[in-house]
Amino acid sequence: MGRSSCCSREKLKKGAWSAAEDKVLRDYIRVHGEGKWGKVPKKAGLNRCPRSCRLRWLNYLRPDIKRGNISDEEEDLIIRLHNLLGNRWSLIAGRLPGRTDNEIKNYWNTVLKKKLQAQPAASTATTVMHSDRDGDATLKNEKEAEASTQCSQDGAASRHQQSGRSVQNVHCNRFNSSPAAVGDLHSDGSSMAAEECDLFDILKGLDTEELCSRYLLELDFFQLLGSTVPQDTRDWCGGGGGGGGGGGDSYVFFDDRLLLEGAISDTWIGGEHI
DNA sequence: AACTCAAACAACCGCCGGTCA
DNA sequence: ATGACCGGCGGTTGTTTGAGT
Repeated sequence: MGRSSCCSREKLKKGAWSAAEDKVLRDYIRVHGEGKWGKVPKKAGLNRCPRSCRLRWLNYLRPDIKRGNISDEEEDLIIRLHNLLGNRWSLIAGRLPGRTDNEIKNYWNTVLKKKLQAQPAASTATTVMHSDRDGDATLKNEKEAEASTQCSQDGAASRHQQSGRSVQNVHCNRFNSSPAAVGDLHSDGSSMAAEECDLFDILKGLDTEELCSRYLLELDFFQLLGSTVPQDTRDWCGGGGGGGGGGGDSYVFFDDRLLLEGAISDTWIGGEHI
């Protein structure tokens, strides 16, 4: 824990990679394959720390990486996945072939966050939900943005609390910019229904086993929700607490209806789970 | 042409969980 | 059982680039 940076520790080179370094690393991995990053710098003859090599490869040199111009479809998907998963960039990136978590994270922080904040409808919807909780009905956009930032920071902090990290993430997204953002994708005012469809589409495409096991079951999702979720729903989700997917056509039942339903929301958001 | 400023991107940092000696 | 190491994740920072004046 708290180890110092390997680069500074060993006086290794930091900063931008040169074309020559890239070539060395690319050649080395072509021959030896990925992994064993600890040995890569030495064996390849690079004056870089292993983590730097790994990052460079994963975010830049990998042959399957698609660079630049994020399409509208990709952007749309990022927004919806972010709404669903929160700042789980690696997972979001997993749904976007050729995109890295770093790229998506950057894109979100520099482009999408501002876009979503700039949309008044999003702010309104979000503010309403916020004010219900905070008792501050005059929440302004700026404040909300701040809260959103704070929230993601909290989400990060919660990562370090062994339990409930994903709860925090999901919670944050539900009550900040993202839900309204999804709504904005369907400007006909029936964002809820549209959102349900969108989320469902996404969920159908997701690796539900991974999603279940990594987020829902890991959280003991249904324990969190308590007895408010009917047994057939639990079954539909592939066992709900039964230990790790495996159910062939099962869908993850992670629907806004669940979360917005009063009793469940209370259970979900209630202090004991956060 | 020179300067400023914001956006975009690359890279680093701190931390965690898993693995292995 | 334990401590060191490794791989991975998400947040943040630093640098580069491009538009505007």
